Order: sequence, then structure tokens, then C-alpha cells
Amino acid sequence: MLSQKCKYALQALMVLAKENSDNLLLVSEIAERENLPKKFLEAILLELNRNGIVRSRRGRGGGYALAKPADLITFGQVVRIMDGALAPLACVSVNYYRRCDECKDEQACEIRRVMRRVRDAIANELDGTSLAKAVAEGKAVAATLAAASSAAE
Amino acid sequence: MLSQKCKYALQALMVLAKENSDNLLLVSEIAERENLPKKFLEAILLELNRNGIVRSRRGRGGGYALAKPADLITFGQVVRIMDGALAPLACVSVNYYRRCDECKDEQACEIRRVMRRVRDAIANELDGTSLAKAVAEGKAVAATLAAASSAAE
DNA sequence: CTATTCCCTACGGAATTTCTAGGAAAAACA
DNA sequence: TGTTTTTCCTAGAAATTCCGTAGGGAATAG
Ligand code: FES
Ligand code: FES
Repeated sequence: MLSQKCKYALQALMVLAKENSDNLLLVSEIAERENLPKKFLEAILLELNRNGIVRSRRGRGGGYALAKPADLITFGQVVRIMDGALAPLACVSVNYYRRCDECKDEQACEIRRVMRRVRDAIANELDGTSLAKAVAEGKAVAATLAAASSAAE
Repeated sequence: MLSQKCKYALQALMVLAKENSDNLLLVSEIAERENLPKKFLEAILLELNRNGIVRSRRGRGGGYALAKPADLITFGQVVRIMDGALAPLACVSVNYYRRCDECKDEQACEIRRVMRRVRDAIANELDGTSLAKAVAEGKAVAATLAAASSAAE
């Protein structure tokens, strides 16, 4: 399960992704729109900033925007920054690998083989989905929903 | 990430799955073989027992065995018992659904749509893999490894 | 030089996780 | 019957992680 922190990060990033990228948004604006605890969100955006996902400017007229085009930011990147490994077990993580203390022979471990496939499935989805793609999907679904409801009148 | 508890459960179940199913194994035997904390494992097997995954007998000659054939016990079942939802967010869980407080419109939520696919990918792997399948895979890999190493001589 | 806004550290409380202790209940055996 | 073995059950200790908040410093604009 993703942490709240990670979910909030994704919510904030989706807001920024829908915005014009040279239009800065205030932390308080994002927090209000998405109904998130402001101080916590501040810390989250700071961390995203340090990791090159968003950029910021301080002072009057300051705020946050994406640091790069929305199609270059994937859900996988964000989750890794916020929560660490995508993998269900550290021993199958690519980016955050750690050996299993209990298992004597990693190569023979059947559980590991199963979890490796799970990891790949997760990584496949999350690394294959950018913010831009999620926005586009959302628009497409909204459009078909609107069409269906107007056809029903 | 799976909890230790869940990992230990899977390790114990793999041991039982490799054993003849009417041969009872002691908790202490399993704990020693897999290098697991005994008392903790005891609690885990108890929970698996309550959920119909293993069966037990007390007293001398007692112990644990699988409650049903190894091809009817899936990794998905075990993980759900031990850790709850497979899904990365409660709002996309099938068996442990909970609404997201922050998101106003669930149907419009883009994050939800992405995470729904992730959930399906995870569930697909975990529900599609039984203990029996994992054992069989392990044997197959061991056999090809042995063949390769003997061919290299 | 004042107001705004992000930056940074530290910390508090709650929840969760990872076990362990200690004994009751069942079953086998002598 | 009584002794031993083994699971069953409750309670809780210790450590860690999670979810935020407080309070002030640093940059920026006007
Ligand atoms: S090596 Fe990680 S589960 Fe066995
Ligand atoms: S509804 Fe669950 S993330 Fe939006």
C-alpha cells in the first residue's frame, strides 16, 4: 500500500500537470483544491523539488510548477522517491535491493521468483504511465461519459 | 512491501507444500529449517489455521500440514490474510475497499484509474500462482541449472 | 524595508510491526 | 491417572514508521 505522503504527492503533481507549466501555483492553492494538509504538502513538494520533479520560486508571485514536461514524469519515479522500492520484497527490488536474511540461497528461493514477477508487473504499469498519460486518459473518459449522458437525454 | 509476517507465512507454507500432506511438521521444525523466530511463527500458523489454510493437531505427534492441496492455495489468499489488501490504494481494492477521503469524485480520479491497473496486475500474478506452481517452478529451474553445470564439465 | 512565499530542522503523537512471555487446553503415552 | 508434548490464546514490550505541525530562516517582489 502506498503511503498518504505518496498519494498526496501524486495528487499535487496531477494538479500541476493540468496547469500551464510556466504558471506557478501556491502550496496553499494546491492544498485547498485537493483538500490536503498544507504543512505536510509543503514538505512533500520540497522533497519533489530536491529530486528534480518540480521547480519553485520564492516570494511574491512564487509557487510550484513541474520541472519538466508531464510526459517525462512517471508514476514510478514519484513512488520511488516517496515510498522507496516498488517491489513487494526488498530482495527483488532493482533500485533498492537488499538481501533476505532468512533465505539461504537466493537463486533457489521460490518465493523470490514469484515476487520478481509481481515486481515486474508493478514496475511495468507505474513506469509506463506518465502524468501526461494519466491526464489524457482522464479527459478521454470524461468525454465518453459526457457523450453517453447526452445521448441518454 | 509485504510485512515480515507475510513473508514468514509464505516460507512456512512452502515448506509444508513440499512435504507429504499427511505428515505433520512441528512449529519448531519449520522455524529451524527456515531460520524463523519460533514464537512469531507460532502466531502466524495459528492465523493460517483459523483461515483454513493449514490444519493442526496438538500434543505428542502433533504439528501442522496444509489444510488442502497445494494447488488450491494461492499466494494471493495468503497475502490477503496476512497483510490485507493487495491494492496500492484502498480505493481500488476489491476485497478491502475503502473510499478516499480527499478525492471528491472517485470516477473522475485519474490516480485511481492508474492504480486500478496496478492492482489488477498484482492480483493477476498472486492469484494466478499456487504453492504447487511455485514448487514446480523451483524444481524446473533447479533441474535446468543442474543440467547446465554438468554440461559445462 | 515590508510582505510574501518557499526552505529547513526538529519534534510529537499515533499507529503499526515485530516479536516474546506465560500459561491454558488438548492429545498421546506410560 | 498423571506426565509430556504440542498447539492455542491473550496480553503486551520494544522498536519503527507514519502523519503531520511548529517555528523560524532565506529568498524574492514591489
Ligand atoms: S530470497 Fe528473498 S524471499 Fe527468499
Ligand atoms: S479516489 Fe482514491 S486516489 Fe482518487
